[in-house]
Amino acid sequence: MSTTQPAASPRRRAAPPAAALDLSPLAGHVGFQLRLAQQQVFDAFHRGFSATGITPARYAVLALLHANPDVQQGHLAEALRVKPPNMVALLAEMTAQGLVDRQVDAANRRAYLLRLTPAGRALYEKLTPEILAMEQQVAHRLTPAQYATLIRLLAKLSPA
Amino acid sequence: MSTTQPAASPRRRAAPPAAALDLSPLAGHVGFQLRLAQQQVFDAFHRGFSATGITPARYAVLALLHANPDVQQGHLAEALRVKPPNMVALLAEMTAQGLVDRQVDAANRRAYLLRLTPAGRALYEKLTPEILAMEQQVAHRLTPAQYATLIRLLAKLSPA
DNA sequence: TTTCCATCATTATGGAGTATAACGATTGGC
DNA sequence: GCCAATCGTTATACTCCATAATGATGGAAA
Repeated sequence: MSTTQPAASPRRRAAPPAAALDLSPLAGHVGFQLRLAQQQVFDAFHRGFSATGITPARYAVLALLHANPDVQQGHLAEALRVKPPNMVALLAEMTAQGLVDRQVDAANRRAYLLRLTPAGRALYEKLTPEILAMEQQVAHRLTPAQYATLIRLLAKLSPA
Repeated sequence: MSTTQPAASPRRRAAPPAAALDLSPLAGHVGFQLRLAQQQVFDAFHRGFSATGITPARYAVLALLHANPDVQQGHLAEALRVKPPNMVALLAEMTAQGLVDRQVDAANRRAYLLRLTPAGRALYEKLTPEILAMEQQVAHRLTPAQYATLIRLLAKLSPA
């Protein structure tokens, strides 16, 4: 006995195994699993794209404006489940970045119609494959079929 | 001859159909679906339990302390993916509520060992079936088998 | 036409969750 | 005894999400 262990670095005790605690009471709660999963995706997003100045919320704006040009600001906010005051700040940043163009709706001068600038469209088309690849990296333990199932089941939790 | 319509409230035009916009570019992104799903569960939690002073994070503490009595504060924080400074605030509230008991670890007087008080244990046992019922209400569009599949796939997104 | 209310966006503000840096107290190897 | 690592704490800041109040515009009714 008494074999001297490798002692990777001197003057430091062995890292305690930390005796992983029992997580089973939370394992069956969808709320807890959702929080952990979203933290994973969110962290990966920021690790990969913070240099571009793009956040998940801003990418969602790019995606919806790409598919829905000339949409009203309030309708976009409703679709993304963002309150109007927060949409104001989001769009102020994106117009300052030159990604989004706002113009008064001639038929209703209270409203703004939104569309992507050419720079916004180019950024969306450049980012989309990278973001999809990042998400599949986070889900690397799922088969493509399992990934599709996950997306489909998650969609059933949100209102139609 | 021009039958007067019900006109639920006078002086108000019909609610505009709002022309739902195309969400398909985001439908395949797991990050977006996770955000919407978590918002659903989080909102339901607060609607149902805000009166009890219990938040999702506090319930998670109750659950882990119930299954892991006398765990170190730092180990609990690590298991819940909460940073130590935030765990301090969380436990300060719960000890003030009389739900958690903290005592110095005699074998390591820097550390605190945590356990539920009888009131904490009683609250955990009372809340658990109510919270599980609330989560299944949020997931009412999923069969039990689909719900189990969702939990299992979500768990695969988080590190083991 | 004038009046009144609804709509749309904005400003101001606050709460909750999460992050880092710095600090005091304690521990244990040298 | 010295010194670095550990454990918890304080101070602080940033992001996300929410409500209330305001200004501008639109539209229907008096």
